[in-house]
Amino acid sequence: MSIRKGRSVTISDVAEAAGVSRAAVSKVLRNAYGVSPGMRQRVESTIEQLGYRPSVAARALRGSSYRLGLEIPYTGARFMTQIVEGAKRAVAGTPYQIILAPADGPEYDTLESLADGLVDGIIAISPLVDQAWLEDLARRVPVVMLGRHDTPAGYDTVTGDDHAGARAVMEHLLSLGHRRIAHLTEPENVTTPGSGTPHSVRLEVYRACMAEAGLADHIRVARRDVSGGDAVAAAAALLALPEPPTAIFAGHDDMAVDALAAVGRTVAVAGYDNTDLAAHPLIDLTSVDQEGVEMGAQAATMLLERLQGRTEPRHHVATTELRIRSSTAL
Amino acid sequence: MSIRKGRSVTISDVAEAAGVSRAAVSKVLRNAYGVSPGMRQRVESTIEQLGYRPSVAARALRGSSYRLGLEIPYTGARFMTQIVEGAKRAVAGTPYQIILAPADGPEYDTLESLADGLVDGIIAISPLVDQAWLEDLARRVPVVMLGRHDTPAGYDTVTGDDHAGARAVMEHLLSLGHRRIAHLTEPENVTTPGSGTPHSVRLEVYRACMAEAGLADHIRVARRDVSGGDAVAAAAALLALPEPPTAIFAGHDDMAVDALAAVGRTVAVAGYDNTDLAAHPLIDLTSVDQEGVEMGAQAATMLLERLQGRTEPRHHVATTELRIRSSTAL
DNA sequence: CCAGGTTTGGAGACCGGTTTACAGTGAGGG
DNA sequence: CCCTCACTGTAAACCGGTCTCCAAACCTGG
Repeated sequence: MSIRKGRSVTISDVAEAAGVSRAAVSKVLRNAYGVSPGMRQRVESTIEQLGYRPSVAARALRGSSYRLGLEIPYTGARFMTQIVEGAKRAVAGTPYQIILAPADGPEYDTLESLADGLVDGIIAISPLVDQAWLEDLARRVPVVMLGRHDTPAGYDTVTGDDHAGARAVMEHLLSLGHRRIAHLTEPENVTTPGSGTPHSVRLEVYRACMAEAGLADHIRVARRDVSGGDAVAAAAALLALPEPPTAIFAGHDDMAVDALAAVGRTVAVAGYDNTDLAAHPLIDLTSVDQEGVEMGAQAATMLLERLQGRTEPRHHVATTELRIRSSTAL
Repeated sequence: MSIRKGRSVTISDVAEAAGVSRAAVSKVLRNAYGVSPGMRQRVESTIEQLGYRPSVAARALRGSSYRLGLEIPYTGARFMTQIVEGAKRAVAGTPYQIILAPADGPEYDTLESLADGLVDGIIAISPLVDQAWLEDLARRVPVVMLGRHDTPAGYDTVTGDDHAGARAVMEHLLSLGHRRIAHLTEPENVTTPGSGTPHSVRLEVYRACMAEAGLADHIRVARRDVSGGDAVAAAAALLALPEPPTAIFAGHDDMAVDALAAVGRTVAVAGYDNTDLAAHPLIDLTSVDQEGVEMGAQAATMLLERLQGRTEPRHHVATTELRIRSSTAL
């Protein structure tokens, strides 16, 4: 509607056009106290007429940017679409928006750069960063971490019940009569015992279940390639063993799908996360659902609570449910 | 390294600690002219010591935020991972970073909100927004549009050769002897003839190829559900026709995968975009590769050029190549 | 030794909002 | 009729940077 020719409309333009002060316009914008209905009316129509939109940068400098940052560990991680979906749903109807930050390198950098005044709060999946470092970060900007099994004081966490989920997979495979069950997981640094990452827990549960079943000798752990990110080769290597496994428990669906690419329907394969792909008839992957959408929504909601003043930490654990499909029915 | 207890370190803190002016620190930060080696050294070590990081908000207000915004039409669009990958690659080594903005509602809103001073440039897939509106937007912030077949003066475009790509699919299917070939595409509003959207072009080419082959009577167009976003039902409906198609040309891989879910291996299915999923042995989908990674990289590079002063528009067309797989080999 | 040019560093305006402190105004109570 | 107080709206500081002068110091050659 406006006839701007390059520069955009500022709050001063609106104030001038409406014949009021900048402060008045700001009050109207923020629904702040001390505005008469008459002025509100006048200012709002002026805003409409001029097509004014407040600058996020200027707002962020003093108040808030009304943006929540969501860190994405790697492009193409399918589990993230559930998280994003949930987060979007949770902020719908609020003035907040979700922006996504792909981690192009070390997670520290991505988180720092999000914290550099760009967003009012951060949701992140960063199992590897140091807890003390995160507590420090959380002192500057509210933080919700996904999938961390620590219980920090400074930030909130949303986690799946990895113990129950992994155990459900193992019990399912064992009940089917499998004895040579292998585990396909992330590189070493993500599964350090006791580190509290989801994959370290799933690995421990795998080991424990095998031992409990008297199958300690059959424990086989294969790992995704560090650089490429592909688990196909690792799965293929399992098949080449003298006594190849009859079932593979993959740490998440992306690796499970890679495993299917390598072993086809010759070996039972189970995944984790119940991504949309798992339900596809041609994939039809047994997988653990951990309410990804709900987790995303919870995380965003917690962030909003923090922004409204909550200071005591909250820690939410999502329940898991095993979805049995044909990939384990051989 | 620093012992901050809430507020973060500002440029004033650095200036004071180093015993220089704020302007001096700013110069060092931006590698600006007029800094002696001695001062640079002193300031840099102070920055290091204090763990100072410039506020993006403050920077954006005056200069640039060093962030490029990438609009994502809908969460889970697999083609986007290629675009993001390419864009990330293109900005690697520059001070710029990519942030992703999921379009939670109308694309106008998402684009506006990106333009609200958050980013220095915008990459977007928004086939539906008005060209004049985009030209206006581009007057305020550099814009690169993906997949638009218009030739605007104000913004750059990166497009695939949809004519060649769609024709390659049709020739392939026809050469296999298929006569009842259906087209599975997006809802009406995205395929308006002459609108220049990729899907309108693919649809037109489909129609033209069918007519050329004397198969005008066999033209069948099915459309994805507007709300749900699922193409499974639409594909299933095709199978229920009195004379069901023997081949389906889907507008993109996501719909092709949906089609496979509905029709299994009973009908030949071809897709578009050659997403990572298409190459999976269990999917093994014939698809058109249009150099998605390259497109993303081109788009980001163009944006960087704009930020360095280029004003004349550029329009890049990616070449396409048909990847034939077993989904069309029945 | 001096005029003129080149570095070097700083003062201060500025970006576009938010927020605090305060002045003016009108109504209600004693 | 005066005083108090709630209500409106404004002036101005502020957020944390960038950028445009400008002054001082430092050559350099004649």
